[in-house]
Amino acid sequence: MKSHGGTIKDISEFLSSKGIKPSYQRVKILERMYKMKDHPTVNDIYKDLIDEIPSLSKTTVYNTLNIFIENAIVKSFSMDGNEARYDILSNIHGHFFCLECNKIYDFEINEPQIYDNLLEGAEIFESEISVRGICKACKNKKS
Amino acid sequence: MKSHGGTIKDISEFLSSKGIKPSYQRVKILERMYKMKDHPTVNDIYKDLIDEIPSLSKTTVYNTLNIFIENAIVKSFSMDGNEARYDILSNIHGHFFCLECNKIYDFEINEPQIYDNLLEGAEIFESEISVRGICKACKNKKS
DNA sequence: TTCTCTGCAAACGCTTTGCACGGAT
DNA sequence: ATCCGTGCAAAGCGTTTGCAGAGAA
Repeated sequence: MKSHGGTIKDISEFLSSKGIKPSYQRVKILERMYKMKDHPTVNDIYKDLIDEIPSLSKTTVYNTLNIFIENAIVKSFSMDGNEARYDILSNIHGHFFCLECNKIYDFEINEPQIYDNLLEGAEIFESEISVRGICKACKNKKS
Repeated sequence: MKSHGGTIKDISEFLSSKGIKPSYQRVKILERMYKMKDHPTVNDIYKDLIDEIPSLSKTTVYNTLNIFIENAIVKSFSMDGNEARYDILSNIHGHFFCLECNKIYDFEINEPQIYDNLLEGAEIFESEISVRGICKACKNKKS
């Protein structure tokens, strides 16, 4: 996020600027997403916040994430057709899923214009590039 | 598919060569996938075959597709986190989903080595590139 | 008060599992 | 007789919906 520093106050103002009322739950969920730059599932977020917000329900996590998606703050994707994962909208990058350690790595795409030739005339709203395999670290460990 | 012509006999032999018993259901499901090169859901396949195979159950469609996936004949992907879609494994291509007409178009990726710089040292098993937007035809219609 | 957010419980839709029947070898 | 594919019914699981109570303005 370029427009704020990541404090509670910053995030609250950021949400307000988007027309989203900065409730405690919403701020905490977004704060968590900025802090840990993983690609959490709803359950990940729920587990990370339930100690701090004992009354939290998964419904609220779902609702909040859907609001964030509608307002182009986060995007959702799926690595395996299973649960959805959520990612802060930022520069174009792909997701690499390591089948060995189950981690998801971001990788940069240095040619954002890769689609230009392929889909000329079309209007592109969003894209998702995901790759599955074995990451460098795991590969070295095995050999 | 390079190795056969698409007749029932061809498909049966193809399945046998993979160690998969070419039952009527399996052959018909695979035949349908080669004939219509769309990106069907389980339900699409079921509806297309239920007249010809009145006893067909969705469970069998699921089972069969999973066998095909295990044997690297088809792959599954998801356009919207909803139902899974299935695609015959072929050359690398991306999927473009038009939000206007809801069609899915394939597009070629003329740089299969696009990942080389990005993920060097990693071993890539499979990848999926999906793009959402408005296709050329729909865009022209609107303007 | 009024409006919106929250969160429980239930519904929903896709997919998998358990299991028994039936066909093939 | 044995093995395996099929398909019904039920379970499973992630997600959404209905709704009532709580909280903010």
